[in-house]
Amino acid sequence: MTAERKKSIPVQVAFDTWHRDREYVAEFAALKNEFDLADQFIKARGAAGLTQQELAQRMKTSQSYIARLEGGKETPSTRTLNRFAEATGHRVVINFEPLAAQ
Amino acid sequence: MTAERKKSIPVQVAFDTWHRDREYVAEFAALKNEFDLADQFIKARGAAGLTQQELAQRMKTSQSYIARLEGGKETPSTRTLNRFAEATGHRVVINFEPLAAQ
DNA sequence: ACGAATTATACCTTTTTAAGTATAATTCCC
DNA sequence: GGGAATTATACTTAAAAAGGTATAATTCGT
Repeated sequence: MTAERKKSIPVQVAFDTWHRDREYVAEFAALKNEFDLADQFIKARGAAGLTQQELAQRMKTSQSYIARLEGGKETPSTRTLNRFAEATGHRVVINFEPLAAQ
Repeated sequence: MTAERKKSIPVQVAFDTWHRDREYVAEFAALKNEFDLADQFIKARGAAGLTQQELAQRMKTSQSYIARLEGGKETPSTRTLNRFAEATGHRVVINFEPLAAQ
């Protein structure tokens, strides 16, 4: 805490910050997928009823890495996806869906 | 389904032949609850009608790396999955499916 | 409001993935 | 069979993912 007053952050600024951090860091094409994947991580851990710390131990990694996965700040390997799934009682399903009818 | 080939396009013939063998093995993979990502790669490239070399150029990687992906010798990152999908006109869908009944 | 638990960031090191290159093996077509 | 195109392996280097640790920020219960 500084001597100067702590100005409350306007909603617009907060949104801009979040927006930039969550969406603009990644290349646009990969954006949606990473965003969706983060949701998958959060849902899977929620379904398992585990804290990040507990899950990290099961996966033999750190709590900080779980946080980064759920925050959409990582592009994990399929090996990591499988470890995550196993630790939360799930299985990974990956599909390539056609963008347009052939 | 009698999907007849109009022309003997090399890659398509190779795909068909290879896939017939894969179908034979696919049941075992399914029984083992084993997701065969290599099969997804083969199908996606086959659908796009590209050689490994052509696909490699689109993905800005090497033909040898494509071969290794299709041979199940790599554990690619989600970034690579997305690049592969984009180059073959697909989108990646990743899901965590519960193992136990709800 | 307080402290405890949980989650998010930052930074650096280690390990793994991906690129680069050459070449072997296979397949296709004549 | 032979040559060209396509696909598979091997090996080294570069880039990115994952681990390790500390700590800041947030959430939650009391």
